[in-house]
Amino acid sequence: MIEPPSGSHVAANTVTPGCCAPVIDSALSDAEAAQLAGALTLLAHPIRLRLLAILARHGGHVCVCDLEAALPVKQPTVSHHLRLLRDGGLIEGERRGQWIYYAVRREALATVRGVLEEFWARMAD
Amino acid sequence: MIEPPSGSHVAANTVTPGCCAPVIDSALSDAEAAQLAGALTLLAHPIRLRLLAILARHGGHVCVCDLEAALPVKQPTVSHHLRLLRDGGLIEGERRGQWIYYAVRREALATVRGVLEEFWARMAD
DNA sequence: ACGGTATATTGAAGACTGTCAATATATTGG
DNA sequence: CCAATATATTGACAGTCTTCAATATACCGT
Repeated sequence: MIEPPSGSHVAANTVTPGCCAPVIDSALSDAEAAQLAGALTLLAHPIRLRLLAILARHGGHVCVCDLEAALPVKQPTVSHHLRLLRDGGLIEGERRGQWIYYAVRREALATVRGVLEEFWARMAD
Repeated sequence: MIEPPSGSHVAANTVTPGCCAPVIDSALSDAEAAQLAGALTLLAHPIRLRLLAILARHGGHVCVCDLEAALPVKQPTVSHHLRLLRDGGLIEGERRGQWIYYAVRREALATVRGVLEEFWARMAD
């Protein structure tokens, strides 16, 4: 007879068949998972990905009207996503006269990338 | 006098000041952005990240009751997230008797990682 | 076949997200 | 100051996501 899995609903003193054994340490803490999920959530939108790609490619010299022209959404939507990215620390904006120029914060991107790399590494165990 | 940005709302024949010039090629196609955003959306949840981490660490020998025991959500919620991950091709399940054992599909994970790497690379231009 | 255990599915409720029109705020040139 | 342009914010609406209790389905041992 095989043992029940440790997560089994069978009462501890019950004699039953079973499937496996591991008492699972959840391998990624609550806080780590939340942090990574937050970073991924910020990236996980096509408009935001395209904003980042455009800003990265045109280092520091793109105003909102150009972004609006390059993307299939209206100006308030562009501003909305820019705000999310800025609140998340991934970009920054600088006013120059009438216009506001956005740029990627490369060190923040590198941090996100690093957290992700650590995740992949942990998956390789 | 400086030129208006290409995305400016100023009528083409209007004489105005301006900010910049780039006619923006959106740097990441609609389809590429959608694909990457989809993959990231699947990853972007703490429970799903922890499920993947647990499955990766216990290669191929974890049943749902163990997952439920290791995570702060109820069984239907675990099943729901497992379903999303399976529909996305990231994991697979095999029934063995009473239990269903899940495992990570490492080649699918590698694909996601590859798409992400390509994104980071494109950000480095 | 039956009772018990494992997992999936359904359906409902609430929270969250993305989009845009309308509006507000800031800046500039005249 | 005024008119025009750039960007942000507000508020509303629709759609999606997350969770869970209840229920359905599958398998096992007796």
